[in-house]
Amino acid sequence: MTPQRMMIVEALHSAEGHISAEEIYAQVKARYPYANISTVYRTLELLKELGLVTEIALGDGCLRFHATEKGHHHHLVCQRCGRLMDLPESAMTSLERILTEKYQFKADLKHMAFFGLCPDCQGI
Amino acid sequence: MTPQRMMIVEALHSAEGHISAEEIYAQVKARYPYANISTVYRTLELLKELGLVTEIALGDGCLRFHATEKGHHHHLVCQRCGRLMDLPESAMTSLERILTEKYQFKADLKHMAFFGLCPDCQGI
DNA sequence: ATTGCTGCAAACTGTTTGCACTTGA
DNA sequence: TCAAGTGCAAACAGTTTGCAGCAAT
Repeated sequence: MTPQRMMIVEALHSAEGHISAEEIYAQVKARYPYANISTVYRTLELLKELGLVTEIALGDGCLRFHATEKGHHHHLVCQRCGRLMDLPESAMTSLERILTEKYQFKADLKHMAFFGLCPDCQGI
Repeated sequence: MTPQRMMIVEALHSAEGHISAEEIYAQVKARYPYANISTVYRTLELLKELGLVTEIALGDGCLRFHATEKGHHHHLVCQRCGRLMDLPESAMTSLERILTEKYQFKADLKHMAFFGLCPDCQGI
């Protein structure tokens, strides 16, 4: 556990929501200008393997990361206004059951994003 | 409707399943060597806007495309062996209802991919 | 001494863009 | 004569890799 890694982990925890590699890099670099983005990527890779972070694509062209221990949840992404809504894990249990029972597929539904229209944008 | 566009549309239809831009390009180029990949991307962009193709990320690092009129369905992607299973639209109706009723979110569930373990890989 | 981590630069992949040229209305 | 579509090359973003130096076992 080097100082760089510590700063990366802190960035992951300080962010409410999801943070991109670039954003982590910016935060770390603000404190330690020599920091390098490849270290960020390498550390994220490591944390992923250890199961300490999950990654998700929220449709903005880059992967975003989230500390596992901050809890699982899913996302509703509004394709019109960009609003991000949270969806508790419980909303997925019925789908999970269907996949298991009817398709014998053990889905990894830790961190999903669904795209569509939020309540405010449906009328427009 | 130029010959290039025609070949791109044909490639989309000839592919069972989902085809990437590179794969379309390869097919078109085999018939017409001057073809260019930017034309492929521009045509796909156009077809997307017209609602004639949908795109999906199947986790292999590139977007894949699918002719809308070939029907909607979803995918189960095995993270271990790579197997791709199809999931009929009907499997998603319960989730769709939950999102609508409890979250007032109108999800665009045209073309989803779920990652996990296929029946064969669960025991391992 | 060896192993692992870092910084740096350079590569890579998938995708997009600017531009000049052609075509067909 | 004008708008749209193409090929080409170059740019771009996000990510990965090779390598040399450094740090801590």
